[in-house]
Amino acid sequence: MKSISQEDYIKRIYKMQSGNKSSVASGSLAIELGVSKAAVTDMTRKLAKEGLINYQSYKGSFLTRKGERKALDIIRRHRLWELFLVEALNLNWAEVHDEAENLEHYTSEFLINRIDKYLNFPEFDPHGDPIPDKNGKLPKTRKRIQLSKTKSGKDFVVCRVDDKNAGLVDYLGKVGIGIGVKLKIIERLEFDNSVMLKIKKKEIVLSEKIAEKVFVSELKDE
Amino acid sequence: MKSISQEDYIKRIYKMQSGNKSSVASGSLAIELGVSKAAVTDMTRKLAKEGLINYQSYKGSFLTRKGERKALDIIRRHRLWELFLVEALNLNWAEVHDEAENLEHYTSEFLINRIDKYLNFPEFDPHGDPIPDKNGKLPKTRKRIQLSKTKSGKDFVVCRVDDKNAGLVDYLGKVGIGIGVKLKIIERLEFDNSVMLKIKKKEIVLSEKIAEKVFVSELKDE
DNA sequence: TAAATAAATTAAGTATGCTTAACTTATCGG
DNA sequence: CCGATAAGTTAAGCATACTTAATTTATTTA
Repeated sequence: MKSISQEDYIKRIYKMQSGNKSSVASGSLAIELGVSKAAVTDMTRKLAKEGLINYQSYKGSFLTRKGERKALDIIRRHRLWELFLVEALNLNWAEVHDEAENLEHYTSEFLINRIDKYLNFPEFDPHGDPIPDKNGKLPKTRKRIQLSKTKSGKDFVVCRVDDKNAGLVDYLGKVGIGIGVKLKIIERLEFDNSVMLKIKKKEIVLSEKIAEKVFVSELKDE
Repeated sequence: MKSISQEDYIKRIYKMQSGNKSSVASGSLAIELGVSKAAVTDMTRKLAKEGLINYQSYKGSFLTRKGERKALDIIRRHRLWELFLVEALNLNWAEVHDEAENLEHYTSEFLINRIDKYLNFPEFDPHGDPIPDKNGKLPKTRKRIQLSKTKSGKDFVVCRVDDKNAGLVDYLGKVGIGIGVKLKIIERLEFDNSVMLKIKKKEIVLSEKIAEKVFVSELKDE
């Protein structure tokens, strides 16, 4: 019996884990999911019984390999749906998250694989978040640093945009910044910590607040 | 609070009504939905309380205007999703029904309108079933007769394919038959009641069994 | 180290949407 | 018009996924 709630728990645990690697406290899970702690106790016991998480009273939970596999599957659905809605229907990135949040639970293996194929098996979405493949494998990623912490004169590639709340991806798109775009740091302005950079001969200044949200990896010519 | 079960009941009642216009018996609803009669009694009472159906003990149910509006909305979602999956992802008609059955419940007004726009506001799906518009209005339809009951020599347009179980639409597509296609009846063969017809200079024979499933309306040159 | 406090669990209860079994209505045939 | 039968309803119960309130466990700090 498939359960949407279970999928939401699993996904949340995965995301909270991958932050600091340790086990996830029931209390913070409750807050993230917007339910009571009692509900979490209930559900974590069920998930443990199904072998999706390890859970001990008063100790918190973390995913088993089986649970992680499941989490990756849900994330795959989510990111492919997002990308598909943007590509096929021209929705904005800001509009797409909530739709995917629903659709991800009701998409057959068959359908999501067709969407994957339509998109030509993408490895990253426009936030730079990796998309697990149909076997739950994540693409390799390089070391990433915030644009606000780069050194002048070096070349970088944009590889992630942290866009939890706003429609930042849509905004950056307008100034020419997207995943895979190459850029050179000209300088960091002492005054307000903003960053001046060059993209295809064009010079752009980004505020510190935005530069913090853009992650890049160093471009070494091989 | 939105309920998927409720939506399924409403949709089913709509479809059973539109057949013979009268009220729908609890027993047959139960069979169609694959639940117990007791479950139907329960749910119909709830639907009545919400003003979606008229229901009296031992008398059956029929939709109120509010319920009908809701039914049309769900059918709209279903048919647009089907069409979209076929058009955008190249799925076959046989593959598409079950997916739409899930997705229809989890699609925002916003998204379904974008899908509608993508498809250029279609009035009929490839079965010839009408697609309600965003105000719940159905497109006008002409009188339809089965291809197996047409008279020789006359011209017709295909306007519906009854394809409850199989992938008939996909099959007919291969021989050149689809919604809106014009054809002339050459003759009905006494032998097996098959129908010989002409589509764009090409002659085709359809078995009685298939001809029964294809609905056409007479083509009068105006 | 023991008391205070924070975190988690248990207990009891709710709503939804089902089930089966027993009972009630309605209707149809003789 | 009355009894058999079919159709529908009631009653009790189950699973899921929650809630609040009371209680227990763990941790911190004085």
